[in-house]
Amino acid sequence: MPWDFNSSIPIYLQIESMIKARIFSGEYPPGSHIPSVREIAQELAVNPNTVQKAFKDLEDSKLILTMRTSGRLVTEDIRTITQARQKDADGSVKSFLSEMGKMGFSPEDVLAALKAICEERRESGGVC
Amino acid sequence: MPWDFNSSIPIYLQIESMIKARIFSGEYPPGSHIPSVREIAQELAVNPNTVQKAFKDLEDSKLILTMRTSGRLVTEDIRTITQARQKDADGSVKSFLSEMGKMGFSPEDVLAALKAICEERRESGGVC
DNA sequence: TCTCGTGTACTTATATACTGATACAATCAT
DNA sequence: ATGATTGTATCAGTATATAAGTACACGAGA
Repeated sequence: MPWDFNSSIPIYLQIESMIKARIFSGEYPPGSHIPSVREIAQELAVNPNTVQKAFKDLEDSKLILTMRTSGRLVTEDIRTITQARQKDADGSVKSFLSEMGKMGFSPEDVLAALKAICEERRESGGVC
Repeated sequence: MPWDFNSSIPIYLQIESMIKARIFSGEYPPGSHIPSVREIAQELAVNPNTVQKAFKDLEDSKLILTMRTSGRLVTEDIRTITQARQKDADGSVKSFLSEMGKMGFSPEDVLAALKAICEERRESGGVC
């Protein structure tokens, strides 16, 4: 599968995002096998170590399990997945609100702006 | 004035944020003088070049004017300030929505979550 | 047992971001 | 004029992040 490599962002971070998105979306279901580092490395024309680095955080957050010699599995604990997703979301929201606050936008401003954008996108058929 | 230096973020970016916040907040009013690079550099115990780098983007966006030998001024054009602030806000909103989208959150989810957080913070007396 | 595929550790190369030291240029005010 | 103050340009050093090359360790399965 092709992947939009943004040269301004480290490859390993983009891979991490890709894997995480696939887990959250269910493309890699709980308990399923994840392709080996070498497989992914070849698919993306990248060094295995770079792929491995992408897995580091995912392991720390228990999203995936490493079986030393038989590859990696997505955790079977759905709660772990849900919580990780929620934690990421909370982080995004928090830093977003912080940024907006620094620019002097009130909570109401932010809410209103978001509503407007969502309306606008909905009209043009977007997902917001 | 003390400044919270976060060692994980380049100093010049933090200075840029500081200046911008002061402009947006009116602490540096339109048309007013901005302290010289050397003044700021001494105040923060930093090299003048580092301060100058902080001004680069602000100049590009016309927020400040450079008078080659008599220092820098905040633009008198309030519209420029307003628009810059709006542009920053739009950027934050856009990337925020993009991130949330990657995690599979619908527009409604985002709005609901924000509302909840705002309510919560308001109850505890925060600014959201 | 032996081979193959798995993750991992170690090392190195490279780029580039960050910061600073120093010297230069321009102009305002005295 | 002339000196002080402004921004700027150039160069260098340093640290860090990124990515890859290579070799090792372990265990499942034929």
